[in-house]
Amino acid sequence: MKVIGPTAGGSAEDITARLTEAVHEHRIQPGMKLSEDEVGDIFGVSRTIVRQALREMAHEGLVTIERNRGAFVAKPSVKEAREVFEARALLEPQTARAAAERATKADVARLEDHIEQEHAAIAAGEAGRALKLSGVFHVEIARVADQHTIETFIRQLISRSSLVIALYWQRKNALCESHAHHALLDAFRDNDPDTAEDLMKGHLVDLVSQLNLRDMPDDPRSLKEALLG
Amino acid sequence: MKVIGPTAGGSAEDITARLTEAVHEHRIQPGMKLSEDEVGDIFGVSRTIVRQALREMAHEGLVTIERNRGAFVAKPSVKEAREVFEARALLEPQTARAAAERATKADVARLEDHIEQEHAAIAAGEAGRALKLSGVFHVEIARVADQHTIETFIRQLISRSSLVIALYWQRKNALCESHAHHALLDAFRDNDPDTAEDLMKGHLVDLVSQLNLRDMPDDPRSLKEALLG
DNA sequence: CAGGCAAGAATTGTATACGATCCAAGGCAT
DNA sequence: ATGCCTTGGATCGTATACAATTCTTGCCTG
Repeated sequence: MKVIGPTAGGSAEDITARLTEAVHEHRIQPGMKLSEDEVGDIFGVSRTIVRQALREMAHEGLVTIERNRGAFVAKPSVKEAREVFEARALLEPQTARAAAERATKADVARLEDHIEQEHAAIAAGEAGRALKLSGVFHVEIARVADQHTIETFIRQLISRSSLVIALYWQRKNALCESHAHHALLDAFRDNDPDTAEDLMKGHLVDLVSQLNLRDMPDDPRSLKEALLG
Repeated sequence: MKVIGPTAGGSAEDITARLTEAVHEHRIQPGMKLSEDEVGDIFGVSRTIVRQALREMAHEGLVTIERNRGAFVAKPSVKEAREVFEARALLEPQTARAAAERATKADVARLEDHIEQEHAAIAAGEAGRALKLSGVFHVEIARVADQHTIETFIRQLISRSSLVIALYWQRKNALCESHAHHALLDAFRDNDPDTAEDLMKGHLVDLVSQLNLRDMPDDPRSLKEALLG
């Protein structure tokens, strides 16, 4: 095995994590091809490992594998996008409620720190990193709620939300700084389940309202536009 | 590749499907080892394929992979069991509601046929098959609701419920014949969302109430009991 | 010059070989 | 006799080799 890659070594889970993080941070975009050889060379691992990672990501809906054609970063359709947020609407408010019931001071401190990092990223202009942290915040809530199964689902939905945002977000300029996370944090600190549930419900509605889910961005159109526009 | 296996050939997805079905029908039990060579020989495929299938099942929570030790059918803890049904409680009632809103005659007919098969299996004494069909019924509801993302989650939860039932079901003798599915079907036929939602909620409560989630069946304990009891 | 076709390159799918790890049985010392 | 160590077998983890498929590109024909 070559060790000359920029960052050598790693198990399939490592590769999955690093690719997933890249998707979360919008460093690799929907539709991009993930060649096995290329990814393998970059991370200094063999195709065996890469294939495991890609299959796992396919199972999470982050990657689409076409037989004999390869793996591509998934491009959720409008329907899929809606479904993702409908699923989140079913899971997350109740989870926030449970989290508010159980949140300890340590939990609140951890979430506080998280929001801190999020702000720092925004201040530093690292939009991708901020977006990723913003997503992880939702996963952390499920952790506070001590619901591992649901946490897994939410993690998956957050990942796919990242793709949806990459495709359908309306004004990329607008800093996604709603203080919704702050408000949620307060509800957790006060152990106020009702408020937490309501806030989360509203937060999700806000998110969806900032998406443009009317028409889907086709590839040929973007190519034409890129050459003619 | 040898073609002498009892049933030769098949992709990773095929193997996953067949192993999953075996779990659903309680033909293979929690804790059982799934040796790569053995499974490969049985289905007439190479270890490469089997490993793909096992990893996929691990990702769904049906199988636990211990490094350098192999794959075992998962044995959900009491906490996991609770979490599975809590997740179902979040997802399924709303999904049943949506299904009741959208159900067409064709949908109803399909579900009717399904229940028919379920009854036939019970009548034939094929408890495992009946149990599997009973689970698939819930997945079908998500399909009627046209919620593919949620359907995936429910499919996963149903699978794990199968393991939970194998471990924690109280009276194995009692035929699991509640006419809950019949009642649900009626609600779908009448396009009655409120009733469908309530019925599903109640159905899930009933299911949980038939589980014994107080103490977990440890291996050593059951061994002691087996020798001393 | 356009369109179809064919050969070659590149990429993926699968099987197998090899190394590493774990488990069990047997031998030796205490 | 018991406990520890060693040795052998079996199983898993990874890399690589080969086969199958797809895509590209250049050529030929109309």
